[in-house]
Amino acid sequence: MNETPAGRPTLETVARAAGASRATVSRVVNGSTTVRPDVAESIRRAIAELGYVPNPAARSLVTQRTDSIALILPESATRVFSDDAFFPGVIRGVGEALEKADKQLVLLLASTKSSHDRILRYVHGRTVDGVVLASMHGADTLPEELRAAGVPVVTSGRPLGEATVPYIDVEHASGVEAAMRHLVGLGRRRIATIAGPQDMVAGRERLAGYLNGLEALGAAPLVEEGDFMRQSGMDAMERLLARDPDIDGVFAASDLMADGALRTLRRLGRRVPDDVAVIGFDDVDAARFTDPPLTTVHQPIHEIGTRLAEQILRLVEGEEVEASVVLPTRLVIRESA
Amino acid sequence: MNETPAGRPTLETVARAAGASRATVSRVVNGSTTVRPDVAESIRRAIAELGYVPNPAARSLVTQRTDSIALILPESATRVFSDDAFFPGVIRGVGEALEKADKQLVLLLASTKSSHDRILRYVHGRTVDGVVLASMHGADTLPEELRAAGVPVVTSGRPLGEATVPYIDVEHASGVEAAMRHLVGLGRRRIATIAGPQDMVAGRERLAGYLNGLEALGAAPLVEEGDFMRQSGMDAMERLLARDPDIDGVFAASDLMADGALRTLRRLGRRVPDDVAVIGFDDVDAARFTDPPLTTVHQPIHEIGTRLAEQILRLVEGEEVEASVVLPTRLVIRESA
DNA sequence: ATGAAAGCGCTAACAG
DNA sequence: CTGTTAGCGCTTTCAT
Repeated sequence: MNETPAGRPTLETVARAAGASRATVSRVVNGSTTVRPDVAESIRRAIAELGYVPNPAARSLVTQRTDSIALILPESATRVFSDDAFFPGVIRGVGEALEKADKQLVLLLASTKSSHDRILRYVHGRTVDGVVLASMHGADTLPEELRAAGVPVVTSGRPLGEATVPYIDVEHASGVEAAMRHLVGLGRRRIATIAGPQDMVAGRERLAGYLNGLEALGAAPLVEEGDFMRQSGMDAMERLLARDPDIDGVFAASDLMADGALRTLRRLGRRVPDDVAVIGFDDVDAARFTDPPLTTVHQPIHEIGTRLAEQILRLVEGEEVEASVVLPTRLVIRESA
Repeated sequence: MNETPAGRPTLETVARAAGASRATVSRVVNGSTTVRPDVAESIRRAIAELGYVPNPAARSLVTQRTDSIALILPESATRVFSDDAFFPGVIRGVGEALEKADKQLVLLLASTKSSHDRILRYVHGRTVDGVVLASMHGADTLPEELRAAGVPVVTSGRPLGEATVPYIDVEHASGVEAAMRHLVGLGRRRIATIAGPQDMVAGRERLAGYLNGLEALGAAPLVEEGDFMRQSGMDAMERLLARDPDIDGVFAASDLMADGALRTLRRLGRRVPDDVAVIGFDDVDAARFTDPPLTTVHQPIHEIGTRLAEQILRLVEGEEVEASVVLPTRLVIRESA
């Protein structure tokens, strides 16, 4: 007969096996309560026996939902990826939270220029219900374009310029200010900073925190810029010392750069913290293992991820969300300061 | 009239605007060459003006393809995630390669037991064309289940037990053997190892390499196990020294554990490499920054990713692939040995 | 409580 | 080279 057993079972297959209609099977699959218990039961049995799994494409076509959320990591994010625990941490946080909501995480790596367009197409195609953007660089036009596309979006880190989309960020400046107060309280008077890239909000705000903190001292700022990675911290520290050999305190805008600074200081014969006290930012795992262990400003990386997920899920449901959520940071004091 | 301007434009909208049929528009969208140039041109214009983007769900429904590939990171993988550069590196490699092929990367984090089922459903639903599995633990039944589900799959790391799916791996044992030869060549005679978890192939094979290398020496093995993370390396080194204070060489199965060993050795007054030579495995970024810089066995993490992508793309196209690809490792000599 | 029927947006024969 | 016609597998009124 026409009993093609080939292919994966569809609603129709199940319906026939259970002696019901497609509609009723669909109701059972989607947990409708308006199905007679015994009928539902036999349908469930048929589903199990046939190993039926709904076809998400067919479902999306009619529901206009995909139950998946994109996490976009643009440009530099992927560069930093390899030696930084920030993005992995965010990914975990977002992933776990989405999993609880039974949503899928779709990772879009925006490494090249061309991928920018691909992403836009992808999002436009409504392959995802919403977007979490790890926006980093000021020049990034993606947040705007996504908003214009009418896709729910929330970004990690306040966008540079005016924030037109909701975001999750941490209290960069006040965390740094706490670090500065700590240094000053330690009696440090010649405090330099290794700043992050100034086209990223994190870089700017941490520098602002340093400058604010310095005001209390009435001292001149001493700034060298790095790229958040270790090597740049080593180099910046060397330039700093060349500019002023009497530096007795350093705030580095990332733990990796702080670790780099520690190395340069040691190499140039400075003892930490006796000669120079050092404080970092991030509180990544590696900070506990520097020599000496790094005093640092802790930021709740995992929570950033869960909050991002929470917000985007709300937005996708059409609910309102706060324009911004700013999570606290706190100073973790270890032996380097 | 019935000119509802609402909603996103569909093929039909474009067809009407360009005075053609849906089929022809579809041809243009999909780059068919059998369309008269001027017609194609006007269709393209209409597409641009209307901002038409194909609906992937509708397309998948008929083509049975989704043009996306899942990368599954099971259990421990996500745990290690935070302080290890391996998975981020693989993700980047896979992501970049897929991007070139215009495929999407869907990241599935299998953190909990329940997610195992979710993943199976997801894959069964054919939301992805193929799966790249970062299989790690011996007990993992996922490779089998996926194969049984008839989904193209390739794993990162040879599965424990018999390999039923194609995999990409590196030459663990021979890399370690090179490390052992180096140690022996340095005159080391009391060589211990900090092994990785023995329910992972990487852990086992690196231990096998150590044992092989030791044979040349005719010496008794000295083994403590860690979990690839830094803290476990610190602890294992301490146990090792307690068992034999005369150890003069150490092979650690990961750079992170090697770094841990370095710290314990320093704390206990051993000079590296004068008293004890240390070699790690992985060649992560951090290995260049340990004190002293770590001699280590390099594995091409990024290439593992690109190879994985390459293989799964082949499989999805229905082509044959080698049952296994094993990439070379090489010893990178730095000051710790 | 259940079924019939329509249709989501697209591709793929098949004619012409 | 182009249009017509059939669905892909599912949800969802609307009847019954």
